[in-house]
Amino acid sequence: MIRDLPSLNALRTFEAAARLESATRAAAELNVTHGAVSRQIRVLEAELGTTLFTHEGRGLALTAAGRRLRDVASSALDQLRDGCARLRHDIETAPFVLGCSGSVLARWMIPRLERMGRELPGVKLNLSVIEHAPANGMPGLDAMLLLAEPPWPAAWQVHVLAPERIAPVFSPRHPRSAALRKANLAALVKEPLLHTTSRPQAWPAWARAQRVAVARLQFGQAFEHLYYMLEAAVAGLGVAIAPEPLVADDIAAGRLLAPWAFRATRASWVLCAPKSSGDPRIATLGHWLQQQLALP
Amino acid sequence: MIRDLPSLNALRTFEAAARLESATRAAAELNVTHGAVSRQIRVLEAELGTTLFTHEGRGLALTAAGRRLRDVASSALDQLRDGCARLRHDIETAPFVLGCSGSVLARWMIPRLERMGRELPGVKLNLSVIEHAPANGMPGLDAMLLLAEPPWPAAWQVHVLAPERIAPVFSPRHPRSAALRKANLAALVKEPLLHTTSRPQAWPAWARAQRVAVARLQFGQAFEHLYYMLEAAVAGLGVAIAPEPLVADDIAAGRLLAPWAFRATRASWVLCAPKSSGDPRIATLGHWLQQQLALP
DNA sequence: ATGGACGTGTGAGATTTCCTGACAGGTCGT
DNA sequence: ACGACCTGTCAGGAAATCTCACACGTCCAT
Repeated sequence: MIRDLPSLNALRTFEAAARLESATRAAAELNVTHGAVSRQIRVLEAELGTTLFTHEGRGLALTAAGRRLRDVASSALDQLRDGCARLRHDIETAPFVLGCSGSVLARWMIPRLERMGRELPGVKLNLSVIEHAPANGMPGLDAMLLLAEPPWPAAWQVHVLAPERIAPVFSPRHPRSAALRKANLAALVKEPLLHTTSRPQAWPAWARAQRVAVARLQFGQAFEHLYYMLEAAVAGLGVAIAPEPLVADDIAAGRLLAPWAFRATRASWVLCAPKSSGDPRIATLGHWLQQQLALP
Repeated sequence: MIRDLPSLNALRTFEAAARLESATRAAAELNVTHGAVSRQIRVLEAELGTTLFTHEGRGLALTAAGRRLRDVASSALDQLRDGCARLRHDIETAPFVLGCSGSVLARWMIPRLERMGRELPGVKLNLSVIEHAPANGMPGLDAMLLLAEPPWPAAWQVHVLAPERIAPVFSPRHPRSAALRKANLAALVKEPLLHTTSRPQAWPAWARAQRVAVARLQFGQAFEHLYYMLEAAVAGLGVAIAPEPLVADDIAAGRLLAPWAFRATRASWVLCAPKSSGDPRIATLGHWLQQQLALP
């Protein structure tokens, strides 16, 4: 099925010249010189083996063949212009739906939304809370920001943004904060530890990595989400363990203390999207998130 | 009204790649390498700010945006292909309608039609007899081959092919041919001269130019057309006066004698067409006719 | 009628675009 | 695991395209 088209650039030039009935005005519209227009029309005439314009006084006039070609070309090019404009518009204005947990949303994304709007003006972000990553597909989502361990589902394209780093945190208002601030890590075994039902392995895994006796850990209040646990920690109700970015602002403001170093876990902050997506904003967003997560 | 289109070459490349779902096959169709296809698709993606293809195994798969663009592009390009093919076909197969007098047709065009078909294979010639040039417009004609004097109508584009050259001719079968063959021009005043009703001035004008006494010319048989007059001359019925190309074959074959030199008149062989035509075959045909008329 | 404004056609040279040809890397089937 | 197959990418060169300048014809005002 080999059918050939004339030079499309020549055709576009011709369409403008035919519509404006002037090589000079067509040149202005196409941001070229009139010589280029004249030449392109010559090319098209040679390809079709006919004359498209005749001279009418000091201007141009279409021949019969020229009129026919103009009708065909203007219709097709208008269709193309319209379709491309529509597509462009949709691409530019379509919001990017990012899913993340409520805790990440409230404690990390929301404080950074204003800066993001400034630094990524092209991306209209819609945020959607996803507490549990869907098994397959991402209904209504363009991407998800997750804390997760490999392996990743094969259907995802995963951008690893930063390793997860966690540490115990507590409030200056904590009854034993003065003592804890200078205490050895081992002192934590005496504290009732705030924890979440969604990640029961957080404390034990951390303790193992820090050579703290896992068996002697005492669990205190449990929360459904990290967000509530951290609110409890800020309120001085106990020692929590949390990813650094979610508590960095509180530490900087003095609402939380973290006397022990943050340590990497096996999990990472990842931005994941369906493999078939191909949305270029994923890379843009991933790059920006990576920068933000790397800040002190 | 400035609306911009993406690169049309990139769009054509994309359309082929989307239709064939393969950069390699698109490259084969477009007679380029797959690298060129890949690059053009990249250009288009950059212009639209989106991804059009994703990788599907070792092949390509369209994204949602790609599918939309394919629908738009294939429809528009198909329309363009169809319109251009139709136009091309009409241009190539449209016969060129040439008008000329019956005399020129019978004594000059018809003997040359075979050679013309060989030397101008692209031109399908239709011949139409026009005894009197129409005042304005050329109904049903693409051009006319005429013997005519300036000035030309302003609405015509006129290609002057050759000056008209005429001379008296007679047959070897003419009763006084032996005497005429060696006679002085002045001897013609004694002959009853064959002439046409359509150009009664032919003999007087020629005689004036040759310093022969016009008043003493004797007119013999009159014919409606040059063609019949020349047939009469060939039959030995008298002395006719004729344009060189129309009798050259007869002279070469010995059917007519022309002992006196051919002289230019004020008329010319011209190919004329409407000024608005712009048909490139006019120039082709004019060139060929000019060559043929210049032959000995 | 004459000069100037306007519009188009054409040429040589410069510039941009485009293609090629080779290589790298990933996927599929055996 | 290997080869066949497909795509992405790069540097360099070929080709298309543009620009600039000038020539020429038309229209208008003086």
